[in-house]
Amino acid sequence: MEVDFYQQVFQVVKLIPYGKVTSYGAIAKYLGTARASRMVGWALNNCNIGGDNIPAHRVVNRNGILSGKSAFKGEHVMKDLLESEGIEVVDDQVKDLKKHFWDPFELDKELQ
DNA sequence: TGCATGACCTGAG
DNA sequence: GCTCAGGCCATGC
Repeated sequence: MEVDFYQQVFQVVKLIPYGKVTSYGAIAKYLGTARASRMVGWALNNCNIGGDNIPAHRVVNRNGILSGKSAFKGEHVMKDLLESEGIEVVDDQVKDLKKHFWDPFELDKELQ
């Protein structure tokens, strides 16, 4: 197994702008493995445990739900981090997901 | 080697 | 418009 996949995931997550969030599917799609969106979650889970500075709190599922909050030290940590970035979180869910959503492909657009 | 599970997504009813 | 079931890939036992 190439760890490149994980590195790619970490890279994309690190590139998420301040105050923005994205979804596992978007990242998976960006990496060319749209059907392996579950692996993105695994990668983030491992990276979070690893202790790397990955803003995994900016990654939510399609509905904007903080499905990975349990991977953090505390239930409130993820919510706290998001709120500190100006993102409203209600009931473990990002409010106005459309407003704060960030697509990795936008990065390519900017680069091009 | 094989089965079961997971921070999900998409399509059909 | 919402709910249910299937599928995808990698990892662990």
